[in-house]
Amino acid sequence: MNVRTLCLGYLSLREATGYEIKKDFEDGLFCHFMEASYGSIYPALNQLAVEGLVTVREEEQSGKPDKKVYAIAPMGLAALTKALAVLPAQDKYKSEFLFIMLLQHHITPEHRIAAIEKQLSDLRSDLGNIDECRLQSKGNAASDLVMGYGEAVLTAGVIYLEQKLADMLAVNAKKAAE
Amino acid sequence: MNVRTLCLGYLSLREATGYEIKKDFEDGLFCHFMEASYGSIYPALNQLAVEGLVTVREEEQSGKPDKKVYAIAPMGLAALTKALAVLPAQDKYKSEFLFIMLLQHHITPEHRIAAIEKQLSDLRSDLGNIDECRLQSKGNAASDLVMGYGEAVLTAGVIYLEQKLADMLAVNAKKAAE
DNA sequence: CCGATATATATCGAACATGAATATATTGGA
DNA sequence: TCCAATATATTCATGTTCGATATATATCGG
Repeated sequence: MNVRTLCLGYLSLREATGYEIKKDFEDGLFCHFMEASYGSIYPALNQLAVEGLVTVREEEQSGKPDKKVYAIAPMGLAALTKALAVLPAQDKYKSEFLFIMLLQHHITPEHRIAAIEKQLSDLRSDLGNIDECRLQSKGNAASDLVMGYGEAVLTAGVIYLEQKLADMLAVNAKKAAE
Repeated sequence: MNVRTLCLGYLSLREATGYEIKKDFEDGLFCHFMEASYGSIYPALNQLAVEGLVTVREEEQSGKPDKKVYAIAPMGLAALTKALAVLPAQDKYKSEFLFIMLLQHHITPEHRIAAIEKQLSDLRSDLGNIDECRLQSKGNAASDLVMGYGEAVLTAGVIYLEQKLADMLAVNAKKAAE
């Protein structure tokens, strides 16, 4: 699944600028399971426009740079439908956090704690984003499933780490008391 | 965190060939949270060798291609330690499955079910890999944390999807009965 | 009220990563 | 017997990220 398809998928929900698409990959409905950089989104949108899968409308704005609003075209919808009609590839998950934890004998105990706290805060921030989406969404089955899945796995991570952190701090306290 | 650092980290645990590193990113301890392709691993190892962060030993094998066994060098250990002494960047998670589910109105109900089953089977396969690692590992705190975290989040995903799937099938059965 | 920072928008290019093809030799299964 | 899989390394086109660049307003702290 490439960025072109991501953009098509996004635009099938609402029309948007490249900037808005990127923002929603950071904060919105997509935040916990998709990412793409400006450097891939803008060229993808340009290409899609050239190929006639999306339409562009340039809007002048006072006080802000002009913007290009993209909307999906019928050919784009067809291409999207085709792209979705495959079994999903396996999820890709890369965690620098788990990498550091696996090699934790190379770092200080304080750093270990700090890394766990950072991870917890990242997980909670994603959970917060999902919560906000919940409030704004009109509760359709599709977004409910996606948000529910995100909540389930993120919450499991939070609970696991809170427990581990408590254990570590208890051990530290005991050592300090001796 | 780039592939060079990943390789250094792996080699700090055991010496290995590029092929073995890739395999372990697929099946082993790292399987549920790291990936890298041959096209990035081999060049990274070459570069690390040139820079003196790892050593290479070429071994002839009967019946198999020769192999190059890489081992971490003191300079490599220092570089690794430095690379680990930062707060971890946020996890990167990309899920084609959730993308398809979010746009599920473009696909058939059968495809929806098939996609969920595929996802469940992928999650269970990762859980199986972790289980095997558990059996083989000598139970140190670091790998326990990493495997425990993986189990927690993967299991949460499985439970959530099993429930959703059951709900869907129940609804279908009801419709069929009418 | 001034300066720094944030927001909103788009582009570019170097560096990095993926995925698939290529090469080769053995073993195991149909 | 022949095909597939395993074990190993390389290459390269294509795709992606990350940071820099550009620009104009709004906002916030001092």
